[in-house]
Amino acid sequence: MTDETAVFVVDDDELVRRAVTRLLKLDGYRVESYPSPQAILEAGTADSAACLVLDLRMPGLNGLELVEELRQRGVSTPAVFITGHADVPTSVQAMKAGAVEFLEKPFDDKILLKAVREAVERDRTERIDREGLADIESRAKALTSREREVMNLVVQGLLNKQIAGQLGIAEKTVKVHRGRVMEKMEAGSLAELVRLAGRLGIGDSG
Amino acid sequence: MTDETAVFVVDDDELVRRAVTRLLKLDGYRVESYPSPQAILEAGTADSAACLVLDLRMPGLNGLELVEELRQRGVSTPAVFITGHADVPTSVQAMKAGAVEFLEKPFDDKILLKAVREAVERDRTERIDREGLADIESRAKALTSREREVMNLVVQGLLNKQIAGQLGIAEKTVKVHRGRVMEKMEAGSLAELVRLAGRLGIGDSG
DNA sequence: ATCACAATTGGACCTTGGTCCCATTCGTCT
DNA sequence: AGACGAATGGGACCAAGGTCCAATTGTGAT
Repeated sequence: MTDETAVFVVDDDELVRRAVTRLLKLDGYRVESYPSPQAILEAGTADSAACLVLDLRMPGLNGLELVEELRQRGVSTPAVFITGHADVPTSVQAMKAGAVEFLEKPFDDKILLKAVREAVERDRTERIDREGLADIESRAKALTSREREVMNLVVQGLLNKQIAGQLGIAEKTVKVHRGRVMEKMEAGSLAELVRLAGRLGIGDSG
Repeated sequence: MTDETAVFVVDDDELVRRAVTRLLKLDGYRVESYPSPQAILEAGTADSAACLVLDLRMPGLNGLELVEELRQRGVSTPAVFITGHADVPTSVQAMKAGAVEFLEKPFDDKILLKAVREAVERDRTERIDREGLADIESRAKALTSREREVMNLVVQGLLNKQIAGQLGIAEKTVKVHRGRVMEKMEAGSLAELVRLAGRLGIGDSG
């Protein structure tokens, strides 16, 4: 399972990088290590990582800021922090920001591995989720504005007749739009369309 | 808004209890304070709280264990921890367990208030969510097993005809069950039924 | 044994949804 | 000008959903 899973390590301490790299490779991960936040940002491949292992205290950006910067760039990979000089407020802040684990050096190998496994699993789930959503969104993009309008009303449970009244058009026309919505959204049934729309945030209000 | 919102404070240090109580009352909360985990557990009113403010280190159960015990009893109120003797692993553990905030003594009044407000808001949201779900579940409880079966297939997008085939009964019978499902679930449309079922964890697999 | 409820179905009928073919009217893009 | 997508619908039809009245059968509870 952990076959080609990539873990990116960022730490300015070469000894730590080597130790962590070796440990993770033994567990079957593909590891890339960077000596600084700048290095990984320049590489620009962070979104291929399934997990980040970050030193908190680094020159330039600290680990938290690096995660924030990656988020800005659309990379939302789960992170595990390791640090030698931690205090409570910092650890709390990191956990609030969504860190999977926050470890103090020296850390127990087993605990790091467990944290990485959890982060990788979280990444896998989120990735599947995002891909599914992106897929649905790309289909929705193909809808004309009128079709979108009709879809919204359909998934709110209105009858074609009511939709027609609300839009000031003939019921016949609603049927045409509705048919195209089903086709473009690749929905095999109204139930499926409702779920698709739900993931787009449509219809679950009120 | 913070009118009759209840905050429960548990701390074995009377001075802290008094200070926190006074601070929160000034902000408009109804405050109940307890000198020990046992005291609040015996009172058995914890689920009326919108927020917990807990000392981490207390005789008997510590704050984390108290939260866990309350969870076991079905009380899932958001908690804010305050403590004088914190270490990083403990704070991380608390945050992982879902703590809203983890503060070290002496704490800044403004920060505590902010944390309490956030916890109260989280409680409000979760409460609304739970109530909505409980409502739906109570309706679903009124379904006969056959009706439940039919509902599952309906929200999966199957036609009455297909449902009939799968259950080995007449399409006519499916219609009857289906009608009763709509009635008992108080669904005004198929779209609504799909959403109700979705909240019950039905149909959104695959 | 009797009652209430669940499950089942028939028949009749009406409403909705969905699809085909075809046609018109606007804008936009080439 | 001509092509094209989008929006709009008429007519015809068929499939699917929904409802009313009525009836049978089985099962558990009183």
